[in-house]
Amino acid sequence: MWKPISRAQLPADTVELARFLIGGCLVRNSIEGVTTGRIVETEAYPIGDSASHAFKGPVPRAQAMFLNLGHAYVYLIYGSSYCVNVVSEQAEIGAAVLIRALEPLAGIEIMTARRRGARRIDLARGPGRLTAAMAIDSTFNGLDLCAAGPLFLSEHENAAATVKRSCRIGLTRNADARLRFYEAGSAFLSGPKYLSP
DNA sequence: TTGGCGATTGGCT
DNA sequence: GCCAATCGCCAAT
Repeated sequence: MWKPISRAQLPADTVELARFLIGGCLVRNSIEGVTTGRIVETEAYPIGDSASHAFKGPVPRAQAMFLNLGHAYVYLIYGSSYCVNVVSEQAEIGAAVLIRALEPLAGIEIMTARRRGARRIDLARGPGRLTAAMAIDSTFNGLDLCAAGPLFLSEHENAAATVKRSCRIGLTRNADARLRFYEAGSAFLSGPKYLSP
């Protein structure tokens, strides 16, 4: 029913991949059932970006960023929230795209239970919220997202009509770079409204 | 060993 | 809109 995307379809460039992923689909196959979401917001962390965890080289935490295109980089932030990224360059380079928000599609009830009854609009609006809704944690770090398994990217079902860009959210270093991408008009975006006109 | 800080969230004003 | 919670990581001691 849901088919993993082939690696050859993914642009091997961080900024291009961040734009490409808008409108794509993330699929989570768990013991509780299948949950899926349409990607509506991403951020690029390209080569040489001082805000990237890969900026200082392959330190232990960021090692998964140095895997090949299409693998997962998952880390814990602020002690409580996981963030999931798609590795965006060839092996040993070190760059990724953060998935910041999903439009919930299948398995709404499962996601609602995981998110303690949050409204549908808030289920996967924000990087930590979407990992909670999809039950993604550090055990997924390094997983190939282009292969059938518990978590993968699938073919686009509804292409985004209009993709816009803004500066990224929550950063101190390199905070002015306009490396956030979002689907214009989506009701499922995170961050302050003025960043999503 | 220790202290400060983070690609955030949720609750309260 | 503001702010505390929370804990792994890393740089400095």
